[in-house]
Amino acid sequence: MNIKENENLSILNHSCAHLLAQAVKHLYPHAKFWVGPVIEDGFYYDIDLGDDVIKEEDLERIEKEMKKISKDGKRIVREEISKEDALERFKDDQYKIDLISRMDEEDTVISCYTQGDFTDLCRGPHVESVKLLKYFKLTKFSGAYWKGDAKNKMLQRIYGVCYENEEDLNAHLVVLEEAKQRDHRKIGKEQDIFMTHELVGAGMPLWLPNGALIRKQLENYIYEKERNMGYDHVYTPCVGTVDLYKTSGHWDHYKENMFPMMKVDEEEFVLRPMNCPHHMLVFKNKLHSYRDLPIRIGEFATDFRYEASGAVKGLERVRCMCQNDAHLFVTPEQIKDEFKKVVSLILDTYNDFGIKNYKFRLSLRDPEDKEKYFDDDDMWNNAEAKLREVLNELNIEYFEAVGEAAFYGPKLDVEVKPAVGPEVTLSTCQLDFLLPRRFELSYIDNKGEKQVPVVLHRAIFGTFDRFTAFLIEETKGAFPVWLSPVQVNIIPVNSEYHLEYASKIKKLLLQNGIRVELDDRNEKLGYKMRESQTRKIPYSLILGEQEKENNTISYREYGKTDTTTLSVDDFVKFLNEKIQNKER
RNA sequence: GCCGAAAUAGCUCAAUUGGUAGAGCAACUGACUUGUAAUCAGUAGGUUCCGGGUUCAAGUCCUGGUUUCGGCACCA
Repeated sequence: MNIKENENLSILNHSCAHLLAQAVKHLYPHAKFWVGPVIEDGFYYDIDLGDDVIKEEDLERIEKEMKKISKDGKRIVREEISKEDALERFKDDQYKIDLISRMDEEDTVISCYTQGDFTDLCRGPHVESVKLLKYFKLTKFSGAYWKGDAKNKMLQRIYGVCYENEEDLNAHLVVLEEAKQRDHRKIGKEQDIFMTHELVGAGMPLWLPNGALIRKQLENYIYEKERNMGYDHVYTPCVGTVDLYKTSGHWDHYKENMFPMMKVDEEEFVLRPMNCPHHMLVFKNKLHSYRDLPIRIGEFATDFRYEASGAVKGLERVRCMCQNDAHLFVTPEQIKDEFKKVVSLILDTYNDFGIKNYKFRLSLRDPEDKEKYFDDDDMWNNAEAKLREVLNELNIEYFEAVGEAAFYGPKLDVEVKPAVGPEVTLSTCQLDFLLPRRFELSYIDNKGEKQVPVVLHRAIFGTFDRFTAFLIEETKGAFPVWLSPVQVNIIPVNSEYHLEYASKIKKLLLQNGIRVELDDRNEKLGYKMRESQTRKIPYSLILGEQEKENNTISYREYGKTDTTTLSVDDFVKFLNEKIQNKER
């Protein structure tokens, strides 16, 4: 349930934010309040506690105080005062003054809400009485920069949720708990997909054999798709000179987020944070005719970014990643067509993986931000208009985000929600008129004149790292058989008598390219079946006397309890079909 | 990077005011020879994240660092 979009719940949560503020005021009389908005998942309040900070125990104390106030049952009363009166009333509160003075000119009247001994500036509406705020919970707390700007003071933020009844509140808490269960960091550990080690460093995951198998499938999948769409793949080095990045412009924008420069003799190198410059030079290696375009250069490229220590997270946000990258060099006339092909590749891929919960985001520049975005209004307007046209022609639903563009151009991003934490970008397709100019790229047009190509940067999986993280959470670790590290687990009924037949079947499956294990330990069938299920192996094979005699196998699909018996040949056929069709 | 918290056996977690580091699972050995989610018994397993300090005594207190977690900021 999205609280923000449900009007009643939204009012309830907003009122609860005030209740929180009142309780905090009781316990911390010097507290000053910034804003307490409703969010998708409840509400929060940003509070200046001076030198005090919120700790775990404080949350309980505050919650207790809230319950007490709620029990007292004071009415919540709205009052409207003039801007002048408001400025006078809150004259000792810099935060309220800030809020009041930033209000629109037309807002001559300011509304306040009072509940007992507590008054807060607010548009409302609110519930009638604090008595109605009974089923709430404070969920987390943290520091938060005033006005979201890291240069400003850090305030204390407290998060909470409020519902109309206990069942809804509990249901919400269960949802949060379930989300934790499918966190890719938890499943990644349980299923030996990846590990980290403090000696390797933060944000540097090590892909274990199971993870490597999954990733290999992803690589094969997208490689084949790209080959079929006319991409050419290259390998380029993971380092570049500082001059390379000065040429592209990345050095000026991102040097703080690159691993520090390495000086060897008189040359300066960096670990590469992205591959665009290398691919520009690949294009430049040859003289191109307009007849050659589009030229599509792809690479599974390892990049290094010095992500902030507080930002690294599992496989989702790392300092060493592998992009499923490509740069498409096109004529201006080809932009729309190529862009459409990329979008359809994204849709096609998501369909194959059964990904449904995503949003397209059209990321635009912030025209005010002259520092980040290079100054060429015509180019930006043209580029942004092109992307809108494409999206409208494809009839694709999207939302626009100002200030999210790359410094060289606008982009279309695909946003997904991880089990825990804020939304992240998976796929991206970016339009770029700038880098080709900076690298002085050209092709010969039909009049024999040099023209500058346009570049589309695109990544379908984004990075293999993040896509795998997302896939783990989508599947809860129960991968479709074509991706599963182990596809078939053979369990002989008697690990002595049936071992020979089981080994024969294993060999046969191996010959058919099936990833198969044989559990020949001296354990009970039930024990092995339990493990097979907890490991979420797609097919568990039971081989005993009956199977041996009839040259059959009996399989149990993950998550089901029934068993199907097939001839060995039929099973191989059945399995290959599932794998071929990427059945889920 | 900022605010807060945490780190104990391969994994999940215990350990009173500072006073002998334990359990379950996994591993190993043996018995059992099993028809669909845990057979029984035994064995082994630890510089308590790393450094420094306080103390007769530190997993526990102080201090510096590393990593992880919840947020904020950042995200080419």
